[in-house]
Amino acid sequence: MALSPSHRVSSGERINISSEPGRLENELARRGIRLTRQRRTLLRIIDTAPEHLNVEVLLEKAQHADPRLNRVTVYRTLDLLKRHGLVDELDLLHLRGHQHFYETRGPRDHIHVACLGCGKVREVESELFDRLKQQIARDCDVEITVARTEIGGYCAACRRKA
Amino acid sequence: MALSPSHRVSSGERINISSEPGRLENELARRGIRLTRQRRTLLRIIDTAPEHLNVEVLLEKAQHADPRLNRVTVYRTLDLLKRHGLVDELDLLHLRGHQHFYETRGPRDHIHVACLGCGKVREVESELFDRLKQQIARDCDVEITVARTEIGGYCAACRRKA
DNA sequence: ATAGATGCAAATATTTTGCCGCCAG
DNA sequence: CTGGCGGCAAAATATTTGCATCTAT
Repeated sequence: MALSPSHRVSSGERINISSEPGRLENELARRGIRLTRQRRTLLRIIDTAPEHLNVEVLLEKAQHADPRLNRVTVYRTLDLLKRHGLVDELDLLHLRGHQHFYETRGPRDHIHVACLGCGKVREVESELFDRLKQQIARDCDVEITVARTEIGGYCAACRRKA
Repeated sequence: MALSPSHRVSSGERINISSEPGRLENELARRGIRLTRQRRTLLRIIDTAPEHLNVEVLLEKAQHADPRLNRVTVYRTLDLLKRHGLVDELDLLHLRGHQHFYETRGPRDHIHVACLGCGKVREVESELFDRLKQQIARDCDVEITVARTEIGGYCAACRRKA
């Protein structure tokens, strides 16, 4: 019952577990949602992102492929994905400003553990977390659709520096 | 090991557990931080708030007591309290827009359970949550300073309506 | 006396909206 | 063809900064 250290480690080294590339595109197609050139571009980037994306970075990457792609389209596409439960919106404890970060929603929730010193974000899965959600669903009589745990602290390296 | 349903239930009916009124003021005084008229006003409001406060509401309440008190002072004071670990900043899953909510940090972390239908927020403490934090601290070798769990779903009443 | 806080205005950052022409299906 | 979508500009919302003045200690 130990933590299963996730396949993903973040801030520059996230390995996206849930991505057969094209997963998001398939999901939307399956729901009969129109796939435009811009959406394909954004979906591909989100699906294969090696790190947590914010709007700024997502826009930059998208404009590499398609310079006319507008920031508003980024917001509208993220909103679409959120409404369909295909991406999660995180703030990662506001490590840098008040921007949000986005990641594809995988088959299993995970916890974000952020170092407030160096900004590294680790993702971990935990059986305890699953049990906690079950307990809350039962005791609060709530049908859970989203569960987010963000933990901040200082990693070993940053503790030594301080 | 059941959930201990918290003393606080939110959105209009939060009972603040950690408030001997004056707690925040004492904390700042103890740290040799200058107490201005404006700060006293804000601290009193935060310390005795029956619900989660956002900047807008906090400003309104403060201006009742002191009409010149500026919005910027609200931001600066909240920032001060955050830096000293005396309040927590929540987004409550962005129930209403992207604003943040603030609450005094009590002796024990709690989980926010929000109904995405009616917006009610319950606060619950859980031994499982405490264990989860310990597990992560150990397995990730991180010294935890802040831990936030926000859970969204639909309460029994809202499920019946749907 | 003086370091640090506030108020005010303006700048910045972030997100949303209106409208019109365009394109996927 | 046509309803939904994207681009552009502008608005709305949220937060931060510069600076002169004031105040807690």
